[in-house]
Amino acid sequence: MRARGAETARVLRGLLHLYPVLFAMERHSNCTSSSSENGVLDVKPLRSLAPMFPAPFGFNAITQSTVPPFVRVTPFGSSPAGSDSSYPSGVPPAFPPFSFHKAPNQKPMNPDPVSVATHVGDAHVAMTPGANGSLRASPLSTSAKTPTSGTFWTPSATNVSIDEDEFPSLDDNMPASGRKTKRAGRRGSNQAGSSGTDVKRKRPNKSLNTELPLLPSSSNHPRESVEIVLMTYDALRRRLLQLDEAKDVNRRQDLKAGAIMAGKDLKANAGKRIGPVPGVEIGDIFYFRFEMCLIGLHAPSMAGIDYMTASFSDKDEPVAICIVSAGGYENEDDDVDVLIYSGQGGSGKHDKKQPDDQKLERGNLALERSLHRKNQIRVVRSTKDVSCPTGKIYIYDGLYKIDDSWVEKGKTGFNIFKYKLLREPGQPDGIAVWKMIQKWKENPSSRGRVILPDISSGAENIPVCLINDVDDERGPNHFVYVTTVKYLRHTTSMKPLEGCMCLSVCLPGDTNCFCAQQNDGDLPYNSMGLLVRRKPLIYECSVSCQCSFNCRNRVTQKGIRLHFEVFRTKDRGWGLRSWDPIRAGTFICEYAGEVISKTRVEDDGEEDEYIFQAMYLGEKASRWNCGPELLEDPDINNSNEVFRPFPITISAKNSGNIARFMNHSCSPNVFWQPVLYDHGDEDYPHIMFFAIKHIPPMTELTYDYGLHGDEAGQQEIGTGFMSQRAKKCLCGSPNCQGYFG
DNA sequence: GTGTACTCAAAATT
DNA sequence: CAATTTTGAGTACA
Repeated sequence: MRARGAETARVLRGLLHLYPVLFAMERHSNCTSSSSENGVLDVKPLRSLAPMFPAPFGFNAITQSTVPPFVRVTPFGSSPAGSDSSYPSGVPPAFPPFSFHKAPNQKPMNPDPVSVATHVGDAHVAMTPGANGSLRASPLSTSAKTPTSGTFWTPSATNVSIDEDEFPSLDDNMPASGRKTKRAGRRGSNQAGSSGTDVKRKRPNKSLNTELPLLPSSSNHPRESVEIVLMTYDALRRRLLQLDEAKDVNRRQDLKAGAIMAGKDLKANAGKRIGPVPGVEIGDIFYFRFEMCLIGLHAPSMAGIDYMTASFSDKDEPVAICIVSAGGYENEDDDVDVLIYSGQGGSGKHDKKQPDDQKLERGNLALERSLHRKNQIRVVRSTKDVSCPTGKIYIYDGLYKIDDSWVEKGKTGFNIFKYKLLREPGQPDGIAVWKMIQKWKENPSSRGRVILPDISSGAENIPVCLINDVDDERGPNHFVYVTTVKYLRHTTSMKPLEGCMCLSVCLPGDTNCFCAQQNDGDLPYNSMGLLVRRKPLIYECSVSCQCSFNCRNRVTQKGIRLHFEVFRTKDRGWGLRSWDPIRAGTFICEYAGEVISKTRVEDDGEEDEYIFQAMYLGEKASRWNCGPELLEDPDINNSNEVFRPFPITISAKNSGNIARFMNHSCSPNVFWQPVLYDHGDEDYPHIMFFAIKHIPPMTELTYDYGLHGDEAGQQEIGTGFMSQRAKKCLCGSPNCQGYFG
């Protein structure tokens, strides 16, 4: 329609050219099998449960005979479509082995026939004719026409949609005329894009931004797409907050960032679907409702019930697809497998405060229909954010089905609909992890298999326990626990930092603050102490400053703030994880140890597995700042920083802290950032780690050691010095590079 | 296509 | 501090 065809074709060609991987969809799943070593019971798949085989476009096995095959393509994966990942995050099995009755961490392995059969079976039963009527998801709105399963994120390209006419609704049984399409078949979804003629974009593209380095460079894995969207969103939101703080206004950066993202079609999993969302795993956490909108988990920006019209064999009906239980109503959610959820409405209209009976409409009606259709419903639960008592954390808790519903009188005396939801069996723990940790915190002795309650022996602000619930290792080799790096010279003899003259605390927007000036004019952390943008070097306030220790420009110098544990991994020695949820941008820890000279590295480098060199940042970290680019903020674009390596080399072999236990991953959740606070030698900064993304509790913390994918590095494998250190990577992430340094 | 009512937000304010 | 007000975005639906 319209004369947009040519432009669309051009855009698509451009995108094809730029991002060929986006259009290569063939993938096979690595099913995750749980070993039952030691005869452990409870075989269960890891975090991603459903997706056992690829169904890239969310074809729903639509078999309506009057419709030409492959014509009706909906993005709604009511089939077990979804991610094909075993470790979508690439982060080693986030499934925590703290429960001793369960199988410990797993590597991707051959499919476990049992769990595959079970899950496919489950999904099938729900969706197949015969059981409860066949379930065909159908679009509610035009925006749902995206013929993808969300395998990509959607930088415009995946919003390629087929012309409306080619999607007769199920009701108008057969299109009037001329509605046969050229669709070749399943793999044709994106070929349709390349043909250009029968394709149009869903909505005018406000800005293509193809020049932005935002796209996943080496992966078309849905997990990657979701992560990129979330990382970009949060970077943008943090930057907007920083700008607002400097102007002393504060208004909903979450919505502003979300509007910008949505306006540029930077979303994943466009369109609604029943069941799992590709790239979203049980246990994933969110700090804003908008995050869940952008990745296709829960579309409404405020409402708690997400629903869509689905087609059953007899008729179309609204069914609920996702609910958020966040304390707004009288729910019961103490049980990890049962949720009593209240319907919506009745709490008083916008203008009138008067409560009222709830009505069987909207979300309530959809929930009621879901009770009868027995479709899976995603559930998001919430908890209070410990680090920010005014805030909430949303936890994706997996799939449930409605078991019962009734009406009862609420506290105000008016009728409320109640729905009893039961968690589908066989899923990894979601909220259960949180409840478990809560118990540990109340009663530390309930955390079993503790080897040492605090490996820092009191050196850290918070104890760091040592845990092994995998094998019989009693702990790492001896080392001295230190909390910071030890330089070759004492810091007092190093070049000093110049301080600021701010009284009390440094304030954003104060152009006179010398420390802000050093950091390109902004305070590097926001009021919550989160890093706003990665920088070549951060200057924190120091002893030379007039400001107090409470100044917000003192973050990393105060030491760790999270409850960590060093734990035994299944196949990678010791690892590090946290009992606390970690928000993107949070300071994790320093790389402590001794600064050593290059010559010493070469002398005995091969024996030292605890060396840190500031030579390689990692791809994720390089993209961490990309959100603000969307603002087209000239300030930022000019500062287009190139990564600069530092000559510093730190060994944590003999002395170190928790950082020495952080393993490598090609899909890391942590990156390093140079910081100065106690001296001014720019070649020898402190190496501080920050969270790349929101990290659920008990998820292993990893960073990218480098070498992989690096051409120089590759060449060095098997030859020079580096060859001694290059190791086969066991990170298990879908875009694993095979080796790391 | 347009307008509007509705909503388990999130911050600011009282 | 808790309760309340304010400003909201996306969606369904008229």
